[in-house]
Amino acid sequence: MQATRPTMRDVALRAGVGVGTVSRVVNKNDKVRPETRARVEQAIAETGFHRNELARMLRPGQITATIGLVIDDLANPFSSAVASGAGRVAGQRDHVLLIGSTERDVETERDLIREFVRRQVDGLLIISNDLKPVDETITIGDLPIVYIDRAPVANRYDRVMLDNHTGVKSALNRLVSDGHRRIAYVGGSPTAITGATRLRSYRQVLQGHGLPVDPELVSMHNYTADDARESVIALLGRRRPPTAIFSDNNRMTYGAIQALTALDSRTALAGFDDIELADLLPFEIDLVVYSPSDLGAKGAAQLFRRIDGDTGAARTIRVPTRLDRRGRRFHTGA
Amino acid sequence: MQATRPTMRDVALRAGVGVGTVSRVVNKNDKVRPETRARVEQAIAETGFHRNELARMLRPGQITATIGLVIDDLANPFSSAVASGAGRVAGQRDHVLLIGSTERDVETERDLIREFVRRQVDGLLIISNDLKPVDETITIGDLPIVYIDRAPVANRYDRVMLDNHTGVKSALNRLVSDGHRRIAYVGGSPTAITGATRLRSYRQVLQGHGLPVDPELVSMHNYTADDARESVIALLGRRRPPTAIFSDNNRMTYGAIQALTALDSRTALAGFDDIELADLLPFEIDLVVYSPSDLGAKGAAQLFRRIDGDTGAARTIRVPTRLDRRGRRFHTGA
DNA sequence: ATGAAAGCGCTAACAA
DNA sequence: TTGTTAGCGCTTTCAT
Repeated sequence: MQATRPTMRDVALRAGVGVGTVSRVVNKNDKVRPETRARVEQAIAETGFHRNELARMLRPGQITATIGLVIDDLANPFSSAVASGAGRVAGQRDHVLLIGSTERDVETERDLIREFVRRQVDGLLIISNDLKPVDETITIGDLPIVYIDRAPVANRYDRVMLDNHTGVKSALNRLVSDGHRRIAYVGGSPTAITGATRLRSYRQVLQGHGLPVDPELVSMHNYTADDARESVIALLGRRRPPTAIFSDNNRMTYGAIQALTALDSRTALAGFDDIELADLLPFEIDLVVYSPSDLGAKGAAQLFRRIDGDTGAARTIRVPTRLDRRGRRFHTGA
Repeated sequence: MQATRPTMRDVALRAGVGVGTVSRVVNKNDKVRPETRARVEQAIAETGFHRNELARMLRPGQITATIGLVIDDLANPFSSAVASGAGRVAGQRDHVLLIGSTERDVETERDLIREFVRRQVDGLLIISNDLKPVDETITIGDLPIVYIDRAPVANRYDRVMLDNHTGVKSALNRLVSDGHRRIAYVGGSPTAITGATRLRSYRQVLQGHGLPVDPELVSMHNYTADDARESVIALLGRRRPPTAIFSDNNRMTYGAIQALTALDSRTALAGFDDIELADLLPFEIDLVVYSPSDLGAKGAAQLFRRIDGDTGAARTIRVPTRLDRRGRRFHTGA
């Protein structure tokens, strides 16, 4: 269906030179007589020649200038922000991004990684849902890999992680110092790496303050904002309701906001992740915010360090979080 | 820096067969004696062989199973939703997405397209900012291309477009039927294809209702939510302020919301694009909503039709919009 | 400065 | 059923 495109041979024939000369012209660097170069360039223009990168990449020692990015789902703003940061850094290095979505399925993730390896990517950036490190299931060789946001417990690769613990701690500290003693936790899957980490921090921080961890106040398995809304409504209906809520991520926070608004409740709220329009809320809210695109950018930067030959020990790079009080900004007159 | 990976030759040597047999095993389809196949598969496992896709793709008549996607910026939720839809469809066809961001720069866009052509993509999906059709600046041959969301005025390619006119019309009709006669327009760049289209519709619809188009009520060149906020504040400060505002896109809508909230104004608001948390607003708002991922999905679907050999006339595929009244949902008791 | 030719890893045609 | 081989388009010696 695709008419065969002109090759260097076609250009060479037309310009009356050898293919080697065409290659030299295309690659700018070499010494070619200006007059010859002009003839070749004209032939290129006339034929509409584009070098076949696949053929170039096939030659030994050539890079593909391609980074593979494995993410959950492009529709997820977190993932797409990571992709954006990674893409920016890759672009600066004249690399292109091959992106695949796993939909959180481990087999899909492995298939995607295999596919990218087969396509000879120069490096791999992975937001993984696999409990096993990639080199346990796939022969990776010495292909540089950087895990982003989460990573299997023991593995030999670099990782760029959010400072989850500090984030959870800062939010809970704020709630505690505001006088709260009964702080609920609203989360999703307890086996998801990030969720498990944050839940652990929640328990740890409460205990650090000498507060009991009441299982009644921990609501897990909320997978949508609607789930979270119902769970929060249920929590607030208890005999001894919480006076504050910590939500594990932005979906949970949305649900909690809906519940609080619907019930006209004054329960305090803090949550992980930023949310749009938070400033327009009629009550205050503490958010653990950070730059998701930094995760991608720092991941890509570290990947290029490896690609450039850095063989040092695996690094863990932290992306900081910040506690931000939001809401009521435009309600000061009310 | 990358140790050389095992090739089919290595596998063949180890299994004591010819490379042709290894190729047959890897490509499943052919007739290979089960015993031979087993030997080869073991050799593959032992060597950790991954077929080099670049070499495969180089053979004549082979596809690369790659779709190039050219977008503004992955950080933009609209773009990433388009990418998500396109990626889903591409995945169903076992194709992978090569994604590049133009940052709205025409030269970057052209460079990216050239790069994707060089990489032998099977098709190209473009959210373009170029006023010229791609085949006027780049030799494309018969590579299938589908424009998404916007397209140069005259070109020979398929396009998937939002029904902008109907969207603007539905919102303005609603405002007019609510009794509004002075409806302001808050927009961005008047030369951006989408913005120009919507502004034209605005004028057209007002005139259709026999309403004057007051230039005083048209505020262009707002590029951020902050710009829009200030512009709306200025608009409302006029001697004869508008009684309603139409905002060209989500950033403008955010700014307008901020302005309205800050001024505690009851000016009506309608806008293009959905926004998160709209239901939590203390006032009603009419939004022109649609599925951005549908743009990507339908674009990819049409692209595959072309890849599959459809040579019919260029099609314009419309993605519908819907007017949605939002806000106050959780304020019913107030 | 330039042409000729080898070879990258693979698939497919041909031979056996 | 299986091995051998030509050749995809390119880069890169090696001659000239």
